[in-house]
Amino acid sequence: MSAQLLDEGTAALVAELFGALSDTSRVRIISVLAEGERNVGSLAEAVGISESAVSHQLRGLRQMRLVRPRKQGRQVYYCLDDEHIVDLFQRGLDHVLHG
Amino acid sequence: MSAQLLDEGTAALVAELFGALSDTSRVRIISVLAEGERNVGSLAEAVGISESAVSHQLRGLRQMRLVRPRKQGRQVYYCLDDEHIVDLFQRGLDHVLHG
DNA sequence: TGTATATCTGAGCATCTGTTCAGATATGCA
DNA sequence: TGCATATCTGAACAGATGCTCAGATATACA
Repeated sequence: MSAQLLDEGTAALVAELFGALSDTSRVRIISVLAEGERNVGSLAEAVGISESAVSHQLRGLRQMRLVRPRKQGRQVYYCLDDEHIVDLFQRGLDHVLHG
Repeated sequence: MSAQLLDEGTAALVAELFGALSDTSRVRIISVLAEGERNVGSLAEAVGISESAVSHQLRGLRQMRLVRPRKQGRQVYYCLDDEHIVDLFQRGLDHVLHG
């Protein structure tokens, strides 16, 4: 146990972290990446939104260092780059599914 | 391990859950409640926003059953009502503070 | 009863957010 | 080189979100 009133800055960082998982499209993107690497077009098709929308979302996740790009020819493959985010995602999913 | 592409509905629920922790004021409210029960006015003073703003936020958290109210006279004391949310919050905070 | 205090509520607002659209950039291949 | 494909980017727009404000409700107490 710890915590106490968080200062504005720390609270903002925590909020930003959870914000990464607070959108349906991003959650679906992350759920796919949890299985393994995927390129942008493949993500768009899986999630059912445009490649542009996926690209915009990936930029945000990239800037937070939650995903990492790997360029191969014309394609860019993304994978999850943060164990903790996977853990948070999994726990959130468990919470929704059971209990 | 598990996960795979989440369906729209499940992903929306996961997003909603994390959304509860995606705002600076709510994170600060939860950080205070993690220490124990507090009434609305006390929360407002601690977090530094109006009582009305706190009340609005608490309504959302209440509807998600993340906090629980206890009425005592004119005051309403709130406490966290979901172990998992405390766990998620704590893990998010750890992630921000170290690593 | 009447007044003060604690909380809640809905409307209005400014801001943030996610998407689309058009077009730029970069790579592969004929 | 030229063209097709994959991804990225910025502007614009619609919808969501968090706050304020005014006022409603509920309880305590003189």
